[in-house]
Amino acid sequence: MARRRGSHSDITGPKIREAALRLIAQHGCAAVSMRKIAEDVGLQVGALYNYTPDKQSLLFDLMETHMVDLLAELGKLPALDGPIEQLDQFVRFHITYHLPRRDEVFVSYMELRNLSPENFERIQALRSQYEGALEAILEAGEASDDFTFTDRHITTLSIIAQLTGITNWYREDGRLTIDEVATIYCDLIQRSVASAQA
Amino acid sequence: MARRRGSHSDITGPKIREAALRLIAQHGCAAVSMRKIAEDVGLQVGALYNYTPDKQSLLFDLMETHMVDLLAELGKLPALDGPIEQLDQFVRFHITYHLPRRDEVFVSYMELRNLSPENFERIQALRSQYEGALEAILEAGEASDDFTFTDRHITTLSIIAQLTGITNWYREDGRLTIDEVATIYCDLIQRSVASAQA
DNA sequence: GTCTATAAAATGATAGAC
DNA sequence: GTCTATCATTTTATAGAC
Repeated sequence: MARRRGSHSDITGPKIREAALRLIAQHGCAAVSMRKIAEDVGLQVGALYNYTPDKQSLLFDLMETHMVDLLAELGKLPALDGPIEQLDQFVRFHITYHLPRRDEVFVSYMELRNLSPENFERIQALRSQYEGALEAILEAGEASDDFTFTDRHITTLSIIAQLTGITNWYREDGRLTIDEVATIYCDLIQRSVASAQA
Repeated sequence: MARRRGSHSDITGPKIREAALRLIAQHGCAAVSMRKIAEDVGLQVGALYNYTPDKQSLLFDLMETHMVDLLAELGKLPALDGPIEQLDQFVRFHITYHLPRRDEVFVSYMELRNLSPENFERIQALRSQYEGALEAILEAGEASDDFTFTDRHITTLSIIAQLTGITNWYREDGRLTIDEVATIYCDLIQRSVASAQA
């Protein structure tokens, strides 16, 4: 087997993170050894420790990157006027961003319990930021009488769970495109919060 | 340390399953060793193998028991006439059954990937049965013009995800009782499927 | 039914050669 | 930056005494 020597840190780093993400999403963090990750990349175990101080940091890096990227993309959305349009935009954004990133979603939701307390808090803070964006839309809609609900915060969490659950069943080769799924959920969610029509 | 000797299989069995359920829910299956489970119960490792042939069977047993119990309880619900009442009943049942069983829910949703293919199929079959119960209600509501939606099956999965997500944030000592949560979700979900009023 | 002891393999992480 | 080699633990599971 040919061995590559020399400096590869700019390409090896991402390859390690990709492999770790895929393997951890598939089997769970504790079930994936550093050896398996190294083998998947084509390295020996020891080499991994040039890229991460330990396994915990690698896991945290994956989750933090996902949340930071998510928030960055959310921030790039054009500002819309009405809460109804904003809600549609958020729902479509959530679905189109998450569905092609199933591994990231799996890891970010299932491996929270394997984070150290400090790392857990940092991820939770990012997650709260994201939830806050949706909650602000619901609040605006409440103020404008477009939306009505019993409890704004719970409605926020309910919608996020509803949307994130899609990653558990959606298949790229299934009968629906991502856009079609988004349309279905826009309808479901708009109806669940819409004020009664006069 | 005092040692108990003799036959305890009728009490030790459940204790092992309880400990395994709690520890696996907390840390994930691969992160919990048979030693930790034994220690939690107050046994030595070897003794566990009187109750389960291996770790995989123990995990499967926990998940299968949860699903079978869930379906049994669902089957005990009184038959109601209208789809609207049936939907309320299902939503309330799901919430009141699942919220006091967070560990079972966690394990049943997060450890699917650690099951062998055959065991996975058996759990999926039970889960489909449960989803089918909700889908039948939605179908009845469609037929009676009480409900309207773009896609019945996706609406089913969406509602289940929405409901199951509650276990991720609900706290017994929080500001809402289980009944209050159920009422909020009945409202959200009924509105999301209700046909437009004449 | 539980214990002790052990086998055989795998694990996270480090040291030092190249 | 990667390799080889190694350490100290821990792992699942089994065997046999009591």
